[in-house]
Amino acid sequence: MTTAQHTSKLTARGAATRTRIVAATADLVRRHGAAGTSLDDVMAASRTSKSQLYHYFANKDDLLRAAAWQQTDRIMATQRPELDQLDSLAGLRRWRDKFVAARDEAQNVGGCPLGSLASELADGDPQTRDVLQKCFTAWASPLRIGLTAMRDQGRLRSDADPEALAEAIMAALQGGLLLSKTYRSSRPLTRALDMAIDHVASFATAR
Amino acid sequence: MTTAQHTSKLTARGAATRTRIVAATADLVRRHGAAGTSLDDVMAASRTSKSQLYHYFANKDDLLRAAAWQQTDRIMATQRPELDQLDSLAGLRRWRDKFVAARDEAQNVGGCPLGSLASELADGDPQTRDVLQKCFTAWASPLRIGLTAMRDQGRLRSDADPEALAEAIMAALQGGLLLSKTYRSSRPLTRALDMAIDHVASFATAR
DNA sequence: GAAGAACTGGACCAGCAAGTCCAGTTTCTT
DNA sequence: AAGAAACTGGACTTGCTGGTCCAGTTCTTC
Repeated sequence: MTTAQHTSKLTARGAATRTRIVAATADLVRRHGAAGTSLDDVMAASRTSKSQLYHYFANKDDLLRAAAWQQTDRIMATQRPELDQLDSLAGLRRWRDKFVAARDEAQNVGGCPLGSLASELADGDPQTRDVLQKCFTAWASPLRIGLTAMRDQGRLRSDADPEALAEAIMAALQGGLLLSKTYRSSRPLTRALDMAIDHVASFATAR
Repeated sequence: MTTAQHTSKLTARGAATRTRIVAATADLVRRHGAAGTSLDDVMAASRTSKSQLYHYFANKDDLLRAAAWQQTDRIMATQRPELDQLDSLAGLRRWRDKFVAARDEAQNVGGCPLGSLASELADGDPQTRDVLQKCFTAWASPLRIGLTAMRDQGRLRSDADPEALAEAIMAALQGGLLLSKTYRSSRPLTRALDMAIDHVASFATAR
């Protein structure tokens, strides 16, 4: 999967090594950014050698793409229970609260791992941009699904566009994270998400 | 100003050289990011030498801070007429239209120069983070001023918080730019700004 | 016009980056 | 058991990076 180009089979050991590499890369990238993560760092953190890196990945970009997928998986897993209940304003607010609390716990250091990656790599090669698009879309998906449910159940007006709303929420989220990281305070993130949820609420039906 | 540490006087030639360096740096950083811009690149683009760079700036970080200021100035100058008329919903919409049009013209390549810089550097040294905070605050200032005017003139309800609204709009802007750059389409930016302006509109008084 | 400050040119350095190569080991297949 | 394929170790290359240094030029000031 990951990148094609890899037709060889993976033995159990090989799969474990590959996993270790991706996990280490994702972790390092989250903390130091893509440019700030060298292959030597990855080798050290995953206890592997250059040849192993190049055995499983075509080059650094390829490895970074795998790390982007991994980040997305991790995000989805972390937010899992909340992500499945975004079909009400209360659910959206619970999600926001959890998110903000997590950021505060991290003292608002480091923004969104996916956002940082996108900021750094989205202007690079198209293959990577394509992966980033898919990652964002995947992350926004639960949002879209929840909002669609709300509309179909008549709790949002029929002129509400779940697709557009989900994208706007994601934008508020990303921008909020960026400002929060810059100001080292969850205030901007909170304000951005509050705005986004209020915006959804403005489509709510009377009932 | 820029960084202190520079007590020496600038001759006309010196000032010109310094200006050339900062302009070249800002330009390169806008196109390739901070990590993607080497001092050699700056030297070539500004027709200067290493010693000149280090004569005017303490190190690369110092130079990047100067570039951040320059970016902010440039942004403000570019959006000037619109930025002074953010005291009505119509004014906000004109600003949004101009902004989106500019992004489309650039084919949504490269995001916000300030946003990219923040994403890369906000986790670095505190001095740089401080500059980035000030840059964002300066940029959001016209927004805050316009919204305050609207409220004071009774066109926004008195419970509208211009400070919070301005920050939320800025977040939507940054997030919208990030997604637009990733998707190579102005659609996310448009949706994010529409949401933000609708949010302001939700505080409008009947009149 | 001369001292001193501002400015400039570019050689040089040590460290680190991505990526290559090959020789060797382990595991799968038949 | 043996050949093939998967896997591993790490030395090595090439090029670039931020940063230092110093010798020389231009400008300002008195």
